[in-house]
Amino acid sequence: MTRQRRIILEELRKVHSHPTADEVYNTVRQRMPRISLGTVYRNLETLSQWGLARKLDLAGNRRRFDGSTEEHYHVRCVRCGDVGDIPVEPLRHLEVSVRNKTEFEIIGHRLNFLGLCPRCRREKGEADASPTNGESEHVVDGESAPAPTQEDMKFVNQNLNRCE
Amino acid sequence: MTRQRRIILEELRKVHSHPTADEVYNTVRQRMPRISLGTVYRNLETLSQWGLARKLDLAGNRRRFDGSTEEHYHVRCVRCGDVGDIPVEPLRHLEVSVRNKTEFEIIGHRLNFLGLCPRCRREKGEADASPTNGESEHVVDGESAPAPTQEDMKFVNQNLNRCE
DNA sequence: GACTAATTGAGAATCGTTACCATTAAGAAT
DNA sequence: ATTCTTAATGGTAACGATTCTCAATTAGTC
Repeated sequence: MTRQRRIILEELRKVHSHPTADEVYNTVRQRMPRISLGTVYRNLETLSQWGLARKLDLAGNRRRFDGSTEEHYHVRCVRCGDVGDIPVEPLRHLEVSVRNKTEFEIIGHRLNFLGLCPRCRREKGEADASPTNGESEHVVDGESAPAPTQEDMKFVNQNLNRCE
Repeated sequence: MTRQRRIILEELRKVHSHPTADEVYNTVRQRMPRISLGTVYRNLETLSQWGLARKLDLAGNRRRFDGSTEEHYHVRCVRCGDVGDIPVEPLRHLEVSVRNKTEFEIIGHRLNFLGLCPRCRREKGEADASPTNGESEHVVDGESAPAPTQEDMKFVNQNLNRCE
């Protein structure tokens, strides 16, 4: 456990933003100006393997890390790429229910949500001055699938991997 | 709809391997030797936005595409990176059940499984001549969480993003 | 057939991530 | 504390996937 490894872990645990290697690098650099980006990559990798951090496998070009090792899910903003936590117990039964649907041996799952972060939701709302959307929110928050419209999905597709 | 776009879509629909842009390129090139890789990327993107194909957002360095537009889930082999289908109806209720856990507006979800493809399962089995694994398969395939061991997760972490 | 906007091919550019290697630092043994 | 052995570091080059650029071509329209 080197000085740089300890500091990387400390800084990663301080934030809740699911930073990229580059973001960690910039944070750590304030305390250790001579640290190299390669070292940050290597240690984030190592710490993940040791179970002291988590490598998120979301889509997108940049890998993100999580200082919290408790299992939980994530939402990713399709517009800006920001990642938020979804503190829900892992749904292990999903894996069981799927065993007989594939030749693969199932050893885990990753459930990621797509969404709009608060900021992008606001900004999108401003842009949508279009009154074409007749059906406003009288869907009660408890049942009935939200069923992303085709419109939604086009929006999602346009923004996925384009953000950041 | 150009000739190259049509052919890319045709070839993508022929296979069930969830190819990368590069793989599509090589296939298409047999019919159109002068097509450029850039064109393939552009059209896979465009076709995805039009809903005629699907961009998979699995983790990993290489983006993959799916010619099937029916919604379903995927398994990814943590050892070799191969992707298989999990023909299960989309579990939209997951999105509802999670709405009040985050500030984000949920507009979709992606459920990906981690696993071992048949081939890698065999090969791993051969490598594991270690008798340290006392608890063999008396877990009936119906209930009780498979609960990936820490061993499993280390294996997963070691292989994720390293495959292919 | 002529026109306009979109698409192509080719290759250069970009960007995240890894690899390399000579130097330095951790931690164990003395 | 000093020596020793092995792993980790910094700096930088290399890599691979994807995107960009732009002149030339093509689709679809008038």
